[in-house]
Amino acid sequence: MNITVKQLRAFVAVAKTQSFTEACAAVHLSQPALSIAIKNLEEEIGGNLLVRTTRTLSLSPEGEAFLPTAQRLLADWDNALEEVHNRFALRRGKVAIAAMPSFALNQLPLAMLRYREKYPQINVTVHDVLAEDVVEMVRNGRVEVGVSFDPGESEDLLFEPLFQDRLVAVLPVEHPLLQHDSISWRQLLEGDFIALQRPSNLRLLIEQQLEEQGISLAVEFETHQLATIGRMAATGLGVGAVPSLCIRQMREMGAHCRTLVEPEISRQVGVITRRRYPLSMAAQAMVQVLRDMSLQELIAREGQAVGVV
Amino acid sequence: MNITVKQLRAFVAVAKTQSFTEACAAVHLSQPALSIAIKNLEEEIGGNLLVRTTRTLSLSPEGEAFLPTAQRLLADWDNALEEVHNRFALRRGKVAIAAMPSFALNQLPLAMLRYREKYPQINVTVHDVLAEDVVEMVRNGRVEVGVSFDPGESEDLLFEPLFQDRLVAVLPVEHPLLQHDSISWRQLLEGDFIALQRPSNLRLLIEQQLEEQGISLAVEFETHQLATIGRMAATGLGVGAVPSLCIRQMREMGAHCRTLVEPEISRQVGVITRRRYPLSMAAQAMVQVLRDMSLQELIAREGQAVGVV
DNA sequence: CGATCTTACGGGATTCGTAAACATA
DNA sequence: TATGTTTACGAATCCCGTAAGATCG
Repeated sequence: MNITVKQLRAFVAVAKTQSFTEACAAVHLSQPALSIAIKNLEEEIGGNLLVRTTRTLSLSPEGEAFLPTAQRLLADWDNALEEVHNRFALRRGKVAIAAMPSFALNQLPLAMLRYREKYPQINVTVHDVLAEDVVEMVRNGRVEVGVSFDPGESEDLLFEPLFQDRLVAVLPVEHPLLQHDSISWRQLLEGDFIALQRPSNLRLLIEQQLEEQGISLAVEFETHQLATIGRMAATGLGVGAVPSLCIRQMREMGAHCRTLVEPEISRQVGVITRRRYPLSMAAQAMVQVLRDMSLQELIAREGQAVGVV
Repeated sequence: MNITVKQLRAFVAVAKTQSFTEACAAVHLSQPALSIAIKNLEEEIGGNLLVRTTRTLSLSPEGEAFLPTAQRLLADWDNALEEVHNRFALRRGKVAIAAMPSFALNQLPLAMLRYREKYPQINVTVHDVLAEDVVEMVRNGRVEVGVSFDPGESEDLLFEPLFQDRLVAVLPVEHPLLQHDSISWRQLLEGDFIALQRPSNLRLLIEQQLEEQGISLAVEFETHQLATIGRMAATGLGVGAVPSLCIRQMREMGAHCRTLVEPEISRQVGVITRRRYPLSMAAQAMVQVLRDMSLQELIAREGQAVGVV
């Protein structure tokens, strides 16, 4: 039994108009073609759905019973196909993204805005989690897209760099070092240093890089949030070092930033996706929006605006 | 957007087997044909549902989202078409029939039995109503089939005779007239006559026919049910006249019947259907069962068995 | 006789299968 | 290299539209 959608459409059209001739227009068919379509449908179904003389046309009891079913089938059919079509046309769908806190807080909102403007019908879920958790969420499929540090070569992950995130110095207002455009770590560490707590990825990075330069890190305060570093620095408790992503945030809290060198510590931040799992169109569009934002320049500009070169 | 059922079946088959090659069997297609079917589907839908290299095959996120929908569409499709197909094959469906009480009580049960044996899956609704109401129920479409007296020429009804229903005399056991094989109305009316009440169609028929013969009808008792006539006659209250349909019923109540002549009063009993409204297959089958029962002979035999020739 | 559905038939598009090319593990 | 998918192409099928035929009111 091989019935086609066209045949069903033909039947419904004829049933609704009560006329072959009128139904022709609805199905874009000549009347003989329509006649044959109905005939074939009836043959495959095993009986007459329509009772027709040359002058009258009516539904058989079976046709009467089948009409609502046929209409439902066609409606379902069209809805389902439009749904999947819309998904491809980015007029519908959903995407989940995970981003590390510094990015989620500072750059992501703008990205979300751009995305929403472009694809208003797509539902976006944002997960603001620690950098390591971003990687994990991508790996196990909880999100399609992650923004975090380069997780390194991996069998099941892809990394596409978006920008280089340097560490910058955070200083209280009127701190003498603010007179310089750039500050060395040695200079910075003359003040009381406010660091992230130990399990932090960033903290480990700093310690490692400084050690290579033979600089020892004396930590005065420890916190587990970058925002706290800003707050503490702003109140004059000491100095710190944060990702350049956070420059604006620091400024808003009343702490100022400066370029930090000797050594220049930086990490690649980029998009993490699963290898061998194709991205949904919605996710691809999300990645494209992130690319198009030219984050490297954006962050540089933000830095310059507050005195970081 | 013109997507075919075949294409959807192809997609589901490939998605389930995770292989073009294996899916070929399921859709009875060569592998290149299947490949093209999928390709066309994807083109019309506007994106890739399957992500394929020569060695691996997986669903795109959109394909993943669409697969359950596609499966549901196909299941609905097949169910609906099998349903209507079954209806034509008399493996499903329903039919409503109305019959006048004398027929409903006496012959219809056997007809129903035959019908059920032949078409066990078809749901039958029986309406046991007055002869005139049978006609009305057919006319307004409440039932497809009616069994009643000939309603006469009618614009919107068809009548197909099943048998001739004669009036027979009903007498108490040991009534002297029982010695005769047939009784005339004049003889019968020498006893106290038990008649149906006035609005009855049958009562009118009797009065009219007797009047033509110059016989006046003196009624001693009136009732509105044929069964009551039998009961009253059985208890010796008087004599009556009932349709031959009821012979067996009368006998069961203890009254005996005899052929009634001078005049011989009879009416055609048959199947009433709506003109210009095709019968459902289930209803056609019902009419056929009624025809096949050879009711004329059946009733004659029943009559002979209890002494009515 | 006129309106409407059905049948007949030729042309065109679609779709199929075989065979060859292509791509990945 | 071997397996599995896609492309190429000739052939068959299916489907459509025009024209003629049939039927009912």
